[in-house]
Amino acid sequence: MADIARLAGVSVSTVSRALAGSSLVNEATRLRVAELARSLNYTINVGAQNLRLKQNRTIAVVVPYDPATRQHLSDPFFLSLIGSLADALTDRGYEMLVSRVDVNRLDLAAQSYEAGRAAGIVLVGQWHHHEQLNELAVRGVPLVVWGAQLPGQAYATVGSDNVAGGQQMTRHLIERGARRIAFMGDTALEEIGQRHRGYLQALAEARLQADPALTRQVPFETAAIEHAVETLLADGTDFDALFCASDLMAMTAIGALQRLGRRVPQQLRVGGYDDIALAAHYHPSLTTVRQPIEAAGEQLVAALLEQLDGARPASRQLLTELVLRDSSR
Amino acid sequence: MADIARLAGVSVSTVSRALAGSSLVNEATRLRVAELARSLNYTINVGAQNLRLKQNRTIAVVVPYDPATRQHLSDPFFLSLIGSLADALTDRGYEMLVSRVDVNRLDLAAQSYEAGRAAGIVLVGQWHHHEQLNELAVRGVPLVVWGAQLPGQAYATVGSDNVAGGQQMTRHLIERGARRIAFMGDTALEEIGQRHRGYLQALAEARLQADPALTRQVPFETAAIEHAVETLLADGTDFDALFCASDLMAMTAIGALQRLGRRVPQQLRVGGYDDIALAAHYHPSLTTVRQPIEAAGEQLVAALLEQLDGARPASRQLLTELVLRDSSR
DNA sequence: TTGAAAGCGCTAACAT
DNA sequence: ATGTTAGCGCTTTCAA
Repeated sequence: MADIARLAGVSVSTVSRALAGSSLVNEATRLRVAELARSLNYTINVGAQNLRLKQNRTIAVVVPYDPATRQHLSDPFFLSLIGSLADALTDRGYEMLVSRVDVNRLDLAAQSYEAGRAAGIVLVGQWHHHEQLNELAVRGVPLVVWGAQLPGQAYATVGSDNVAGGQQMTRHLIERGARRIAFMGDTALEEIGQRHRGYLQALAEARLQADPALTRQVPFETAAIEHAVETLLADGTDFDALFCASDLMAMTAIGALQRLGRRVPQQLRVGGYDDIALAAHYHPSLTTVRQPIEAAGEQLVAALLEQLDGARPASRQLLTELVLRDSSR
Repeated sequence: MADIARLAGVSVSTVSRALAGSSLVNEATRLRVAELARSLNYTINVGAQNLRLKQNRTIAVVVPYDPATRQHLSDPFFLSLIGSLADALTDRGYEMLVSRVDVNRLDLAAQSYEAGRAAGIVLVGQWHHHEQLNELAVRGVPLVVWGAQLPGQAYATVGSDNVAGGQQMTRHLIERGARRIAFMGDTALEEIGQRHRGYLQALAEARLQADPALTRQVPFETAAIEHAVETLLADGTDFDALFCASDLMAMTAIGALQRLGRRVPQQLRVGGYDDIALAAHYHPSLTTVRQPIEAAGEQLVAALLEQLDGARPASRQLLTELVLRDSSR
């Protein structure tokens, strides 16, 4: 900026004003400065600008990861969510800082905020850490979490309506003639718990008995899913449909079922959750509950920016949509 | 920092030194300052620190996107690559700034570098923009690109050995008895072009005639892939195997083939490229060429950091591995 | 071992 | 319409 000032024969303040498009500066000088800036390939030093303005147009997107399972960023749904956040933030002129943080040290998620690196935090995935997140929010960290809405929650969440989603899928399977629907997923995770609640509600509506043996606690791990399928078949549990807590889980389960000689959907209807890109191209194509991922990114960003504008954290739920495909035909 | 100084009864310089672990500071003061910092939940303002030190521990990861097709960040391979970069950068104490940029304005990719936001750039995907990238490199922008190595290239690339990969898959299909192997992909993209070259080499090795009608120029778009499959079947082209330039393409193609009544692999063997997570769980599970994605992130980061240390840009190729699964059985 | 002071690149009163 | 000056939070000479 000093260089430009010298070359343009004005002071740095004028350059600053010219570049900022201030009306206080003569049109001719403005053009001269702009031209010079362009030819010198000048771009403003955002760090210095932020320092001075105490402003910040960077949002930290934090991905919790479990060091025990070494389960890194890999679920296509979360990966796509990051893509969608990148789009939403870019559109609004924000930059996106991505980091991963140990789920057991979620308080570290706030670091980039407290260090002045980021204006706010988007946490991709709630896990079991409701309490820790509440603490962050109480500390005043601008925070939005992708996940389920919980009672007594001081932070904002954006998530799909998991109860409704669980209900939609279960109703659909019942409509298709299923009477004994197995549910697979880790219900200790709030989002999954809510989907399970929807499942139970739909069963009750249809006056179907909910058999606890049909609910299988299964984490998001290939081996565990395959093992759960084997057990389900081996222990002689009677079931005619399977509702999996995510598409990835459903695809893995279908793979295992087919390897064990079961045909989907002829012998067994299967439903997933998420509607990841591949769900449509899987074979059989996967009936699933769509979580609107583009909207997810936008709403997460919108909810956060509202907080930055001083609004109280407000959660939002996105509508889910049942997507009918072959796996439940 | 001023607060800590006041509370500790020392100057800010001493606090700065204490926090930086300078040996110039009394052990007792150091501990007192550290304790105070912890209790105040203090974290250093990285922006100010960077400004002062003219250092920078942020790397910009830039994702080119095509505004025409509105094809955003969606291929699982690239998404996973971002995950892997996040891991590699975090491990080395760097932060990751993610942005997308119009493929037609790749020069903008350098902005975060020139604005002092980032110490260097990782570009995820080379597209057709060899020339533009060279310009950036010549301008002195520390830059690493995921893609193919090209003659006369001033920037560093990290990529898998696409020729070898194409060869591995083609040899394998030939070994399995295929004689007329169709190739599907956009060979104008350098990486795909090299895979195609490997394909041709393997055919030549086996003294098989390469029929141009078997090479189909198909972009990475669902509709185009499905259309290509339909055409391939409809125009009576004789082929007994299909090699797709990516797993996503292979899965989409298999879906289309099955919908049109062809059985994979019984009537037609299919191979993919990438080995995305889902390839193992697809049905039939997908024979593919693995691009080692964890290594990819690490090597991209390593190649970039070398440049930051003053080394000349050096490209690297990663070994591919043929992964045998059911789709080619 | 510590403190005072200058300056990283920028913006915004305040003065002209 | 422009320039002067102070200061954002930090590090580092230089002096004590």
